[in-house]
Amino acid sequence: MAPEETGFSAPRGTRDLLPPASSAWQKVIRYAQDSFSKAGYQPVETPAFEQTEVFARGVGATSEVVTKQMYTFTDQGGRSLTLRPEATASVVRAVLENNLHRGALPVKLAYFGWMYRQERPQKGRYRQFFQLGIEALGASAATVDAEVIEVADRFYKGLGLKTILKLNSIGHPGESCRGSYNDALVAYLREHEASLAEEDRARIATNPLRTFDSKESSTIAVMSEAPVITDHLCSDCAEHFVTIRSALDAVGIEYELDPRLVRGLDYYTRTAFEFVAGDLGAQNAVGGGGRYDGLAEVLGGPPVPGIGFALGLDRIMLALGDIALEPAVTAYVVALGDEAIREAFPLATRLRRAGIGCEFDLMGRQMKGQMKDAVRSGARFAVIIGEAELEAGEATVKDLATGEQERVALDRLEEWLGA
RNA sequence: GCGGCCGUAGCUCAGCAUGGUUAGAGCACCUGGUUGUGGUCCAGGAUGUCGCCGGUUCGAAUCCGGUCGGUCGCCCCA
Repeated sequence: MAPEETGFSAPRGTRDLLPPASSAWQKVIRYAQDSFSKAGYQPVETPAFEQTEVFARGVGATSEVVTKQMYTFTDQGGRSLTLRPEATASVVRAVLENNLHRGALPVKLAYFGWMYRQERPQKGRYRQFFQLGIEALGASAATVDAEVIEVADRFYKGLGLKTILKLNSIGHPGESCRGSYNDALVAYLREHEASLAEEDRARIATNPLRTFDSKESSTIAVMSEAPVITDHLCSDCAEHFVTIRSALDAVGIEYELDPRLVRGLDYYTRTAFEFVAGDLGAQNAVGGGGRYDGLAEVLGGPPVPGIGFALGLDRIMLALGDIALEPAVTAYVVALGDEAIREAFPLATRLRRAGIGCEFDLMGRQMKGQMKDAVRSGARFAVIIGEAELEAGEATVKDLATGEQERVALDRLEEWLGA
């Protein structure tokens, strides 16, 4: 930590994004917008905060996110508001509020924004973090599930990220499906209760599916023989799952079936998936999603099926490492002598107005310093103007990559540099 | 929320076990060598409240306590 002269520092779990990392972020975000829109997912912006109830119900009142991690405050009107800990509940609320589900279906939206959770900060885990994702509402066809996974898969592949796709179906809540599985799982866990780790025994009653996530070796041993959800799916859910898999097979997207991939809350249905990358330690999940056919009703709306995908940009950037950036400017005006120095700003402006990125010295440097600054700027060309050049109505244009230079008429600079 | 490790220049770090004159290195930055040519080289220069607060001591970057922050694991998740 640098000693701050002001005594202020960014709050815990937040940070400043500075050049060049900030440019790398923007590049990836633009790429995401582009690759999402290629499948017809259009941007939606929802507020950074919502009525607390939106998340309490939309994320799950018993979830750790809601019970421990939300930034909740009371505004001057006495309303309880919460900084969004994720986007799906907000997007579904916005769709219902604006009646998008009564228009053309499916509603396909993409979001990009900061989310807030009060967790213990760690590498790749911040209290303000940037998430982007897509949501498709109003369609229950398995093809939509495949499409959402395809969008995510294409995003990762386009970035050159090696990921593993883990896929599961958790059926739908109901006796013919997840209900019977739950009964079978609980029965199995009771039978092996003595072999389970202490903390996992409590989960039998509260959230049996979560025992699959346990890191305790004794529990893991027990769970390897446990019944799996995919053996208990009803025929509709089973068929839905098969259809997704054949759709993914048809486009060559590889996946690993992972019966332990679960979602605890009732409105999560059928498809659950996760993308995992290596070398990120404990924070190795780089994105995930699933179907939430029950969410719209939980938020007080009519039944509207939905599926989405979200990823955390912080972890993506970690996994990517340094990425190559295009130089911001093409040209750098090097000015020598009072008259030329006065001309530098007008000339740079002229080039910028012509669409040519351009910088010039703002620190009163001598020529050597200006040349160094030209290199620093990333410009390909130094446009040198001195007494001799101005007298001739020309500039000396030096290619900083090759060292070659030539005289170019001032009024032809745009043409020369633009080519 | 729990446990381990760490916190010295803009960056990466040495110094700390055995406290002691002006706290160091590399990179980056600035100036000069080259009265108008960068990326190499040479010479020189600027920059630190040694995270913060308190304690022990004649004396603390160094020992002790607290605190803030980071990091790794757990939890949870993206």
